[in-house]
Amino acid sequence: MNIYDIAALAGVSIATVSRVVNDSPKVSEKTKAKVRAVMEEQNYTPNVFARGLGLNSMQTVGIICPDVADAYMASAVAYLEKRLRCYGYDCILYCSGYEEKTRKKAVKLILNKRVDALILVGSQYIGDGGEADTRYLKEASEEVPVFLINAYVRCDGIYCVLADGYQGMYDAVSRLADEGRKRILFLYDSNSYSALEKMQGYEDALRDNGLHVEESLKIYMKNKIQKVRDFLFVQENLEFDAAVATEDGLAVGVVKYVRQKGYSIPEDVSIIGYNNSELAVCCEPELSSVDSRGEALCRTAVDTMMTLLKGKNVKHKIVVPCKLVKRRSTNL
Amino acid sequence: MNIYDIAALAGVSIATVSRVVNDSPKVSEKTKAKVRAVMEEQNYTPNVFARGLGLNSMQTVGIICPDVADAYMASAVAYLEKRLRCYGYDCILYCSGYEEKTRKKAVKLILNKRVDALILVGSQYIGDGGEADTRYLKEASEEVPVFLINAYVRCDGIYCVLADGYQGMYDAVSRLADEGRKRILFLYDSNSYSALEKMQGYEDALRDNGLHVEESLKIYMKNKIQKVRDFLFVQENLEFDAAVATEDGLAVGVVKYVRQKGYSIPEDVSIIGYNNSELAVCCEPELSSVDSRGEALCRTAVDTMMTLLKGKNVKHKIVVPCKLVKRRSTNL
DNA sequence: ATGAAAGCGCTAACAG
DNA sequence: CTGTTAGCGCTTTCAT
Repeated sequence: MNIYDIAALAGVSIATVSRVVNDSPKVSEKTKAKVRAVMEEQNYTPNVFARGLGLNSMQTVGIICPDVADAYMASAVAYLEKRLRCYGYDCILYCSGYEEKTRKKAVKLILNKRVDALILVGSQYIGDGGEADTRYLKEASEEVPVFLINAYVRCDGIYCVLADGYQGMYDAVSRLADEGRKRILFLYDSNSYSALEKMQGYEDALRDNGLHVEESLKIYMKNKIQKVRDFLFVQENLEFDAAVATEDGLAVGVVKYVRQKGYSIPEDVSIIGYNNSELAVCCEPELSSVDSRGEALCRTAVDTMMTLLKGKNVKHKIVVPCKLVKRRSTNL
Repeated sequence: MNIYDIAALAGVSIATVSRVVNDSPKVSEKTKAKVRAVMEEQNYTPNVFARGLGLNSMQTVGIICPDVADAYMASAVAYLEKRLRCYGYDCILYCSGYEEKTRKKAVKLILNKRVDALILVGSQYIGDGGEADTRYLKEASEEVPVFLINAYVRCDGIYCVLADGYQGMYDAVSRLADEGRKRILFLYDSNSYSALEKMQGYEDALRDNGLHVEESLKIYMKNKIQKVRDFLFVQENLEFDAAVATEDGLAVGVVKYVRQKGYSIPEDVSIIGYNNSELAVCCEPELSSVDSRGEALCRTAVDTMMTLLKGKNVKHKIVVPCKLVKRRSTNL
C-alpha cells in the first residue's frame, strides 16, 4: 500500500495525497476528508525511508552514553527520550563504553544513520577537554548539531547543558566544614571534566573554610560499593571524620565501611553522596546527596535543540545549579 | 558525495560501486581496490535512507520498555543494545509507560519506523494474557517478528524469552520455609503475568511446605522503598517472620521497616528480594535476591532473532532458570 | 566482470 | 486548489 494506491482509490494525484499527509493548507477540506477516509480505511502509513530520502531526515536523534545500565545515565536517557518524543522525534541509542576508541566509533556510526542531532551524555566525551580529545566532536558538529550533557567544549556547532558540579561539591564540603569536620575524604571514579570540576569545588571549599588539601584524602576508585568498603578496610593510617563523593555508590561504600567498623553516622563520620539516586535512600542511614537536576538538564537540552532545529539561535552553554538533599548521614 | 561521484572518480559505473559497498564476490579484486581507495579518500558513506528505501530495511530494531529509568529495564536495554550492535543493528528506544493506551501507541509508532524487529521488555505488554490484551501484539507480529522478554504469548510471529519466575519464587519461599519461617510476606507491585507467576510460585511453595496461604500476607504496593516502609508502620496486626518480593525495592522497604522497629535481620525476619540489583548490596544487611539472569535472557533473545532474520526456524518459547543469590538477610 | 536502466515511495517545484 | 514530473541515492535485474 503506497501513495499511488491511495491516490488511485481516492481519485486524486499522489501530490494531493502527499499534501494531505503533510497537512498542507492548500488542499480543500473536502478532498482532505476524502483522502483521509481512504488512508484510514486502507490503514496507510507513509514509508519513512522514502520520506527520509527526500527530506534527508527521519526525525531521529542519536543518544550516546557510556552505559545505560548506570542509574544516572538511564534516568537521563529516559528524560531525553520522553522529551524528544513530545516533539515527534525518535531516538537511536548507542552505548559507547568508556574508552576513547569506542566512543569515537559510536559517534561515527551513529552519524552514518543520518540523525538530525546528537546528544552525548556525560563528560567522558571530551576527554581532558583539549584540542586532540575534542576534535572528533567538532567534526561531528559539522554534520549535525551536537549536544553535550554535563560537559563543556567551546565550539560553534556544539551546545552544552551542564549541572554546576563545582558549586554542588563546594556547597557540600562547606556544609561538612560547618559541622566542624576537619578531615574530609573525597572519593571519585573518573578524571573526566566534571569529576575534576567537583574536585576543584572540594579543594576550594576546604581552603575557604581554613582547612588544607591533603592528597591522601583524595581517593580514586571504581564506583562499586564493595570495592570502596574493602579498600578502606585495608588502609592503615587513613583517618577521616567526613566524606564526599562524586557518585552515590562511592559514598555508600564509605557508609558500609564505617558501620561495619562500628562507628556511628553522622556522629563519628558525616557523609554526602552525589546524584541523589535510589542508592541514597536505600542504604542505612540514608545518604545526604547532591542532586544534579537531571530532569531539568535533559528537558533544557531537548527544548534548546528544538528551537535550534527550527533555525533560531540558542546559547552554547547553559548551566543548571545543583542542590543538596539532606538526609540522616549528615548533621545540621 | 554520492554513489555517482564515487563512480565517476573511480571510472566505473554506480552498479560497480554498489557491489563494492556490499562486498559482492563478482567484482575483480583490482577494481574493488580502486573503488575502495576513492571511497576512503572521499570519506564516502552510503546514504542509509536510499539504502533503506531499496532494501526496505535500515538494520534497526525497536526496543520498547515501560521505563528505562528502572534499573532492571535499563540493564536489559543495555544488554540488548550491545548484543544487537555485535550484529550491526542499531536500536530505536521507546519508553512506553505502563498504561495500555501508551503501550499500544508505542508499538504502533515504532512499527511506522519500519524496524526489522521489535523487542518488548517486561510482561506488562501482554496485560492479563487474554485475546483482547494481546491482539495488538499479534497484529504487530504480522509486520515484523516480535520478541517478548519475560512474557509469554502463544502466537506464530511472537517469540518469547523468559526467566522462570515461578521456579525462582518457589525456591526462595522453600528456602525460607526450610529456615522454619511460618508467616512469609509476599510483596508485589503489579498484576502482570510474571508477577502472577511469582505469586503462584509463592503459594505452591507454601503449600508444599505445609503452610497455608493467607491473603493478608500478600501486599500490593508501588515499588518505592519508603512507601513500603511507611505502609508497614501503620499496619496494626500484621505479623510476619519473613518476606519475599517481586522487586528488590519492595524488599528493601521491608528491611528499612524491620530495622527501624528495632528487630534483627535475619534473626527475627528473613528477607529475599528479586532481580539481584544494586539495591540488594546497598541496604543493610545486604539482601539475598533472586537473580533472573537478565544478561542470558537478552543475549538469547538477540541471538534467536538473528537466526530468525536469516530465515531459519527458531523456538517460540525459551525459558531461562533463575538462581538465588544468598546474602546476610537470610539464614541457611 | 561490468554497465545501463528501471524501480523503491515520497517531496516539491512548476504548470495550470 | 490540483496534477505532472523530476529528483532523492541506492539496489538489482538484464544485457553484454
